[in-house]
Amino acid sequence: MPELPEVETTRAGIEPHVIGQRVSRVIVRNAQLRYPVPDALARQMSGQSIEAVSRRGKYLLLKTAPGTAMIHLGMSGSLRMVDADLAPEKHDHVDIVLASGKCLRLHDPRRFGSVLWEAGDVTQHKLLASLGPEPLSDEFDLDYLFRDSRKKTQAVKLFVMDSHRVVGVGNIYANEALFMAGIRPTVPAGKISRKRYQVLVRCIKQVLIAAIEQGGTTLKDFVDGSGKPGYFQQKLKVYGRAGEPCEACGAAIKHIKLGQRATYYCPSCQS
DNA sequence: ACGAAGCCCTGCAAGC
DNA sequence: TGCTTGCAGGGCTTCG
Repeated sequence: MPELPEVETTRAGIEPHVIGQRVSRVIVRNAQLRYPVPDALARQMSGQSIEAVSRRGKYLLLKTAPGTAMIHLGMSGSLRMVDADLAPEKHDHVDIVLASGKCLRLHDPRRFGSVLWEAGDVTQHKLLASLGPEPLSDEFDLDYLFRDSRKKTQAVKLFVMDSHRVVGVGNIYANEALFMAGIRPTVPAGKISRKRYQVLVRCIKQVLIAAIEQGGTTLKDFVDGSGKPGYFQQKLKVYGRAGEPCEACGAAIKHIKLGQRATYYCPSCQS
């Protein structure tokens, strides 16, 4: 599932192909994604030039003069640049066709993703306005996270995965960052010392930066912006490794559910 | 106001 | 072999 590094990789991958390009038309084959794809997308985006490709959390933002397309890949979505005349396959729900003859094609088997249109200030869109800071920004630091954590009984893993606190820390990287920080995912957020939060903040940033640098990780659904499969998994130390020996100490990696989500940790290294 | 649970969806894997 | 069942999961919504 695309996490922040995959979305960033996609953004960087498509950017050179779409910047300054005129949208000749938008084809919506299946509007039934997480939210219905609004008619305004095709109506208002057609004929416009794409001025910028940015990202807020896991939302990709394609800016044009009359508004901004907001694309979320959900957990099985991918965006590829393909020739506009390439026959669409199953689950290819939306094409943003460019005057260059290429098109930006959204593929999303599970349809947890979304394509929305915001005519006004996109940062004020309901889905973006209340998001927490970017994890790689200076705003996301020790003081911010520590202050927010006091008296919280919520498990620290769920605490850092809440996008209203900080965006972009998805399940895989939450597991990995907590392993790196030596913190057990189940510990109440309010019980963790300032010193340990210092380590955690650093680990979250480090894990995300490393993943972005290697071109994003991926599961089998992910295809990067230029159409090449991403690589993945070899670097994960706990996620998906239930029962396998911990790289650091050899203890068997544990697998539990936390907030309905698969959670992995080393019972010896993480406390 | 907060925390926990529910829900959306398809593909794949495991179990019978 | 062919069914059924369970699981994966981001993140908004609803419930308690």
